[in-house]
Amino acid sequence: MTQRRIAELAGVSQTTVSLVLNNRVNATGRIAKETRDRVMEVIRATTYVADPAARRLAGGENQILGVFTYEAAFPHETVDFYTPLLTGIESAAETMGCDLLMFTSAPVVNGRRQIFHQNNRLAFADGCILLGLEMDTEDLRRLVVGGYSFVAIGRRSTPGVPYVGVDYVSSTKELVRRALQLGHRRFFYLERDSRGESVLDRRAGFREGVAGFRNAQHTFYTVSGKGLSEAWKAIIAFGPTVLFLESEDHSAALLKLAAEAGYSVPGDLSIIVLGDPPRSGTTDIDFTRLSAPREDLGAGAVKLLTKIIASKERIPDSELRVLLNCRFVPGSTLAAPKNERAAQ
Amino acid sequence: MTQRRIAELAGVSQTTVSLVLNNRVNATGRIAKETRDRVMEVIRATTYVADPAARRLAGGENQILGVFTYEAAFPHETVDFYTPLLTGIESAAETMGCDLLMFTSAPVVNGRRQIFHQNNRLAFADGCILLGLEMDTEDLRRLVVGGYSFVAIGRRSTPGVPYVGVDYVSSTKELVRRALQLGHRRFFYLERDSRGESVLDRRAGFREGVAGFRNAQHTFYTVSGKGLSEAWKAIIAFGPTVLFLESEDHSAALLKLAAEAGYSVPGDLSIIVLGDPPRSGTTDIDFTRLSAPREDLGAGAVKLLTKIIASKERIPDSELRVLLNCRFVPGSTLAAPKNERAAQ
DNA sequence: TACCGTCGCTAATGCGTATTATCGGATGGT
DNA sequence: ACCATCCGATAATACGCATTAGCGACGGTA
Repeated sequence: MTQRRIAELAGVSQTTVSLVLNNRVNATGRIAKETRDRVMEVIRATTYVADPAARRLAGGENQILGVFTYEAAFPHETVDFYTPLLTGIESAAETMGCDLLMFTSAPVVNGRRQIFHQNNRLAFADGCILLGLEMDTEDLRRLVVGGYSFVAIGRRSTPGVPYVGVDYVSSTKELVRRALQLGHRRFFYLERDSRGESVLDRRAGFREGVAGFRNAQHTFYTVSGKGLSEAWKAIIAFGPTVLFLESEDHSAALLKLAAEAGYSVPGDLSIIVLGDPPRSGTTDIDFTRLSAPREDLGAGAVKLLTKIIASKERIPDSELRVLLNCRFVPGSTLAAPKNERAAQ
Repeated sequence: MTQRRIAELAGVSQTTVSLVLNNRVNATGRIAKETRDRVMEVIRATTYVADPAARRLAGGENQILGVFTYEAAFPHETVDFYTPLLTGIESAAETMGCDLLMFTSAPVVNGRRQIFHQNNRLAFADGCILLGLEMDTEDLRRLVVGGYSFVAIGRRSTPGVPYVGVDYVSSTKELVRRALQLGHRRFFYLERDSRGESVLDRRAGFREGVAGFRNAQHTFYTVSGKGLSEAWKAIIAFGPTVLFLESEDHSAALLKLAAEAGYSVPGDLSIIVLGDPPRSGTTDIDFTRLSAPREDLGAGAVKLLTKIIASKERIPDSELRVLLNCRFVPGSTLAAPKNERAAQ
């Protein structure tokens, strides 16, 4: 069933059918209400739907948003990271009347999917949302110079990349301030083995937080591989009153190590997690932590992307770079350090 | 960047570029290796990718599989149902080199998405996978008569509908046999308020299981709305030794009701759940239950769909209707009834 | 030399839609 | 009576690709 067939049935030209379908009422291409109704009636009767491929080829938008994830989106290991984002994306896409094209066909190299490959279907979508803890800078650059409409989730320092991210700098800084106010003076910051923007932001916020407090000591330690017991040794050696964990993955294991070593939390040691626990509700301990508004991130990315697609003129950089506030979860693993409590 | 541009750069015709790209080596359309290499070199240098819309319009497949869910796929309430299915679908799609088009734009009527609507993008995909506990028979029929390639997940009794489902009949029957062997003679079957194929199959299996055992009593009871306490009264009145729950949603609540009434499980009452618990690992009780192989279902649907798309001649009905075996989880809520234990 | 088959490639065409240019007729003003 | 507008609709075209028919060159055979 094509427009031509509809046209035959209604006794008009294919052009007229197209004009009716798209509600074109310009000076060029005016259709009498009578004719319009007749065509619409035929369309209803035949349940005709325009071929999206042809529509796309002829230059129209097609209300399809691409979604690219650097890893598989649904498996259990990553479900807690991707699912809330996808929930937000799906919800917003539904509101905007968009379908979602998930680029699952991307070949996997070194455990990561490759955006650009033979027969990639990027051009099918009006634009694309990129998800992943870390992204390939080269990919981003190529998308930018290609003039492709896209939005990254998470802050990206690559020039010209539109994104919706989380303001980890302010949030982390604020957490450090709280710890300082409670009396903490020895800070241990445990880094995950990554140099993605989101962790760099946490580190920057941490530095800003402790800056200027001469009597506060702090140290950084990077977890490489799975040597968490090594990390614990370093922690004991430093003797902090509060522990900042960059990776939520370390939280449960470290809590166990602390318990084995006879440390109570937060009695002997406060723990602050700069991210969400792997499965909310699974761990028994309610960590004091930051919680990224993931559904809002996903929905925000869709809104930004559709704005980019719709607007023909350039959008000012300030609007292309969105930072959302992080939620703070009070939890139960942050308290005043022991000497402070004794003093009280 | 189009094939025409590539052709200019390589000093050949657009036809040649197309032939090279698609590796056509028929009698008509033979390209010298030398020419082929030259074209390939230009393609590599320009990172050209064929426009999928044009390719589709020209009659080719485009390696895109549609995914339709009757409800939003990602929200928390349904995540445990859809996510494993999507995991399987994604994994299989990745293997087959297919992208997934999620039809999120479908308008929602009465809480359910409508497949057919103005500007639906069904035709974009080579075929489509349908997900949902219950499906609209009219939709299915329309897809069948339209000659559209699709696969439903879950058994469907509508004629001509290809599906990958679960053999709930055999599995449920087998569970009844186990209960009988343990000595159970009074069966209470709690129905959810649904007449979908999958619950009908469970009921059929249950009936088959108890059939022929004259000394075994059983009764059915349908939970309407949220009257679970009413259901519990009915259960007490009947005095069963074993309870079959059609809906996993009732399991935790019923366990609580039983505890409040002083019944121990499985001491005074065995409970068998004919489905997966809402969140594996969340509930403390490990129910004796059936577990649908959801990832296999998803992957199986993708495989069947790609087979349907690829094959030009009709596929025999037997291959279009696939039933997978259900996993049995022993759990800890099924034991011999009290009188039997006393006798032992 | 005439004929035929094969090789290597290209011109032409169609897919279904959106858009532009154009066209015949009606209407109105001078 | 004539020109200018406006109205309602259509023919023609482009989008980028895949496919079919066919063309010129070349070599072998009769």
